[in-house]
Amino acid sequence: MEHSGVALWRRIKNTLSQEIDQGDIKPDQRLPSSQALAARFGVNRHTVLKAVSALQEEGKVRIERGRGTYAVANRLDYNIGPNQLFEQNLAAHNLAPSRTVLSVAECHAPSRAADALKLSKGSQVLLVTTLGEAEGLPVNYGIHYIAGSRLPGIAQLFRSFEGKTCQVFTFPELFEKCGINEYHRKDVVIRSRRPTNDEARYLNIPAVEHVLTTRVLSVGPKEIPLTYAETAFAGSRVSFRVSF
Amino acid sequence: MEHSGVALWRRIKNTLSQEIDQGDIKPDQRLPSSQALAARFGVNRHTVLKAVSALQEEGKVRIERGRGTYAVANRLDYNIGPNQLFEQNLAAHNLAPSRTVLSVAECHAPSRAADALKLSKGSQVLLVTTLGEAEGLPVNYGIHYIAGSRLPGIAQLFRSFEGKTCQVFTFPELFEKCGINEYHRKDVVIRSRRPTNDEARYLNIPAVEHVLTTRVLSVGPKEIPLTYAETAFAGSRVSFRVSF
DNA sequence: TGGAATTTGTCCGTATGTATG
DNA sequence: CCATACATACGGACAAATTCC
Repeated sequence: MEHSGVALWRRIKNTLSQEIDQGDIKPDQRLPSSQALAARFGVNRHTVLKAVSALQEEGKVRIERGRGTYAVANRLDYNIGPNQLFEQNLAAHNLAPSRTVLSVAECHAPSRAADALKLSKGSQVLLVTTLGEAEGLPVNYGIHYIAGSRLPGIAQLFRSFEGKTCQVFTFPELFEKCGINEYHRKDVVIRSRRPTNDEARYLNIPAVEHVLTTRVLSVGPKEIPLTYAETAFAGSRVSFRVSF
Repeated sequence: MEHSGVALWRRIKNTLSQEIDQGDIKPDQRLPSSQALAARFGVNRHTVLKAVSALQEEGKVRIERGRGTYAVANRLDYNIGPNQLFEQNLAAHNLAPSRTVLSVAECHAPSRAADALKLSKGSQVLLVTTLGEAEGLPVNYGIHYIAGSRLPGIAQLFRSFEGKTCQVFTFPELFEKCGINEYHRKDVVIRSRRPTNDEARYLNIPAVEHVLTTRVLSVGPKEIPLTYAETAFAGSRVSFRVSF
């Protein structure tokens, strides 16, 4: 190998780095396998591994054993605040938001939902599932338990959206039509876990990827609980931010 | 099998549920395989799968395809607030906290750390790695970039803790000795990703498990940035809470 | 359920160039 | 000139994780 003053694996690293920056390899796109790269650069596979490993140190790629290495996408930085809405967060990134109501139904509230909403055990609540998207890419899948008894007529409103894709609506907007002119988050709990089958399907992520979940209790006037939602976000596509 | 008025799979579910509650199967411990359970109860494997599946719905176990099912541990509910400290969160759960300084060193700040701390690119900062534990179980592994130039004498203080296990100290305490009497979180970003090798080793988690990471910028008087920390939490052992 | 194919990670060893003393 | 240490690069084999059929 020719003498050039800079180590071979460093040159390979720089080449790949440029290709990512220039968009030859797009965010979330898979890089060629180490074997393919070794063939392309005419070097041993170890040399490629070293270059790619260094790229991961810099945060430019994400290596997944058995799957491949991927150019890292810019995460959607999702602000957590009492009045931050899904749509506001997307608009801040110049992304077109859309929200689809997947289903509307009545059900008995699970105990944790009933507790959060301060309803007696097994009360009837409205169950709404939604899919949030940014530029067509699925971002979150939410199950909302809504205290219908405190929001007269809300079921009808949600049913009018059911199944229609790409509708833009916000919860406060809908609730205003039920006479609720205040609505904000009270409590947010964030966890990480493997996706359920539904979540993996709707979010279009492999089962081995993880989801970030939020459990959000939102309240209306006089701190009356109105909705309790469990929402799953594709773990590799978002980050949550809390500012003080 | 005798007729008893309650479905077979429900009885199996209850039996397993009790064994988890009673501690026969400890948190994060693997349950016997479905085959083994089927043999034990003298039923078809499908019956066991139905029972275990129902347990997962209740959140008592976590099923991992191809690996096994595990009893879920109670997560450490970690409050995110401007003045919430690691030790306070643990004390709230009656858990004995401890924090070990793994290493202390000087280094050039990575760009994201320099940006956050408002230092010029490549400035020298103090780099401290810590391991937080609750009742001996590792909970978080943190890398702290500290603006040493704004905290005279801080390096010496951290070095006095280096390597000694089970020391209890808090950052505000140390900083007070450097003349800083105010210290709070300014900005927290939460993400999910696979662990690095270091993280997997220190947190004692399998590489397929995920970590929740926080990037925290903390400031002192007049909002002067003092520390920027990247901390990894075992994803299955914690949850974050934000209250409004 | 199981096995083949793909892909990354790690271990063995070998060789070369460079800097140090 | 020699000994040593270290980073670089190559080759082969196998382990581990994932995907697909």
